[in-house]
Amino acid sequence: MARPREFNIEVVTEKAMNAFWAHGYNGTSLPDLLEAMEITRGSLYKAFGSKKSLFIQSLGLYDSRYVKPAETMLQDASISGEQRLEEVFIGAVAAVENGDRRGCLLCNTSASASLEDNEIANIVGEQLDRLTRAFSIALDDTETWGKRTKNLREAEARSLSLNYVGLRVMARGGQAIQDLRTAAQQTVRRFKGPMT
Amino acid sequence: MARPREFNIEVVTEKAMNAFWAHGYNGTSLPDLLEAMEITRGSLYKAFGSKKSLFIQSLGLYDSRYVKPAETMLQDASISGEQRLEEVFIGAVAAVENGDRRGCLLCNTSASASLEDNEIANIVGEQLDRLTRAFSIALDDTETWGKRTKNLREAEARSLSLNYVGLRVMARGGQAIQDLRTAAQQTVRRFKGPMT
DNA sequence: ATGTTATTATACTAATTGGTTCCTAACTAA
DNA sequence: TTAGTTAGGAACCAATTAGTATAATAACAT
Repeated sequence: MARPREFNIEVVTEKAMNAFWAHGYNGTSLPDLLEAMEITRGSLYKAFGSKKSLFIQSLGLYDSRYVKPAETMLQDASISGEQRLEEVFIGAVAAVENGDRRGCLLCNTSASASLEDNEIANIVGEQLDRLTRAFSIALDDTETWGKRTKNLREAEARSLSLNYVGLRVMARGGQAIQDLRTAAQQTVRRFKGPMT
Repeated sequence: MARPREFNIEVVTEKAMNAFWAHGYNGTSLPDLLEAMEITRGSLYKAFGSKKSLFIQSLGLYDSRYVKPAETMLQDASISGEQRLEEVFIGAVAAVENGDRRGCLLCNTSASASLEDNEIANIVGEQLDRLTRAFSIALDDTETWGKRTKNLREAEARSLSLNYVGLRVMARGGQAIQDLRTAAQQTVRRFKGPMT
């Protein structure tokens, strides 16, 4: 019973996610959100409760749209570990080539003031942790890192996460595309070529 | 003639810088600034003109307090290139060990909405570029990278910048100290040990 | 002493913030 | 058809935003 919602929750959440992605939590006002989502105040508050709750749901959508697929890909045994890892870093550069200078919502949030909220900090931290674990699994399937101790591999996985975050923040920061590509290739070289 | 300023411009700018560092540009309101700087509205606007102008001056102070000293250190020929580089990454971890989870003002700003302002973006970009150049100079004085082509060295310098940004963003993001140290050591290993 | 300027504190914008309320329209189930 | 429920939209809210203007006072050079 009752009148059905005229908008699709996921569709408008995606629009909110994109707005937060571009301008951050503090930088996206309620009118900004309403315009982006093409719904009215009343509908937003009825459906999402608050701006913060909408942001948290946006982070959840980002997870299922970007983080989880990346995790899955990094664990896909049908291609080599090297290739899986390379795809992540080349993909980040490709986003910039396609004109997307927003970086990564998680990385941006990690550097933002909204991280002072514990609930948000935990969500971001958890997603980044999962990414690190996926990096470790992919490393396990590489020639050079698969043979090493688990400790060393996890250390390198953390380093890869750090490289990923750095790459995406610098992409947002306006670095020249060829410089980003150069830096990404430098990261890739660490697991593709012979290594220490 | 005229009554002299009762506060020291640099002292209050530093207090503003610390506030911006902790909470970002959007996350630091004027009352926040007034409380941190311990001056009144009138004094702030007389001395700095606007919030944005105060932020830009804060970025300038950050430059002279943190970026330029790091550049100088990275070019100090009296110690080995390896040691200079190591100091930068170990130093970033040391900040966290001392309880400073604010990350790096430049890195935070790079990931923030305030970067949509071109003036701010240019300042941040310029400071990060100088850091990259300093990394390149230090690399020139290392065993493994000194012998290589300038192109390769500059590529690695960009990679080091990226590692630095990533490290500091992840520090802000609440990563465990030992994980940050592990990741930093992984970066250091690339120029300290034998390398590809 | 005089003129100048900086200080403080307070009051004031005008716009924007996130959030609520309320009425009406639209839908569903009985 | 009607009763119950919910969406939508607009008006409204109090608080906060950055920034301006005010006053009286205080410190300096001349």
